[in-house]
Amino acid sequence: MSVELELSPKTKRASGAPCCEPVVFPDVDREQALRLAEVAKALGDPIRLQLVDVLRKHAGKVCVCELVALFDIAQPTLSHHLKKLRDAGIVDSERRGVWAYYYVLPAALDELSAWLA
Amino acid sequence: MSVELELSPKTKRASGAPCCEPVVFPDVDREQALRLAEVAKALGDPIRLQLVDVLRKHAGKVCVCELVALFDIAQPTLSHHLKKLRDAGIVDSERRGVWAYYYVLPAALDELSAWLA
DNA sequence: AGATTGCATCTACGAACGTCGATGGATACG
DNA sequence: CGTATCCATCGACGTTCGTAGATGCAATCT
Repeated sequence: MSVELELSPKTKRASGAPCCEPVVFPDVDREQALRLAEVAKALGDPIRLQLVDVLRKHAGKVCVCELVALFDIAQPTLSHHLKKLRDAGIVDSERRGVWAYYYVLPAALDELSAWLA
Repeated sequence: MSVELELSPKTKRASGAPCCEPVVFPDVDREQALRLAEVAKALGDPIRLQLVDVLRKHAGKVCVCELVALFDIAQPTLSHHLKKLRDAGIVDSERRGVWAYYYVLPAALDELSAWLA
């Protein structure tokens, strides 16, 4: 009732006490935020983080059958986690006969690392 | 039928074709994985990641009323995200009168950064 | 050829998440 | 005082996530 309609929400500060500098920062690479959050989200599970850790420490490629032995979760669950990591661009896989070998794609982790640095 | 029952699942490899080196890596700091995943999970949302980005670029402390203006989400939702970041130990807050000011606690991000490096 | 093994996909379901509106407490202003 | 503002919490809703079992396919061994 009887409100000043012309004022934008931003200027409608408390009657006479500014809380801080008028503006903080306009934006923060909205596009990159989506990408970084996707990678961070993929790392946001202890098992996936350990998976990445194992794969990173093994510069080479690691067979899924070995990973299954390390974590006490069912094989389909492990496959699901690996798919999450693959979708996030953190790892990739390669089939050699019966076995699938996974390895780290450094680009995604590097981007996150650069943002954190 | 006539299967060797004494063998543990690990040693029951396919009859004569090893998939890779016998063992990958025993463990990976199980405790630290939980901590790192918690931080990564908190960063696994574009809004929270941008929030952290804004707070980091502002070495000082930022009022919530300014943050509300930057992102077009409702104020309770923003408060919810800030709580997530606080619970993960990424940020902390301080009340000054009516306003709440948020700032980054570098330790959590540093730990994640160190692991990625 | 038949059996076995390794892996991915599909389905299912309980748990957790993201968002919002409404409420309430604390502080500052008139 | 009374009122307005700022912020956190609560309740509710729909969506997504994490896990497991079942199924299916490909490749290897006997």
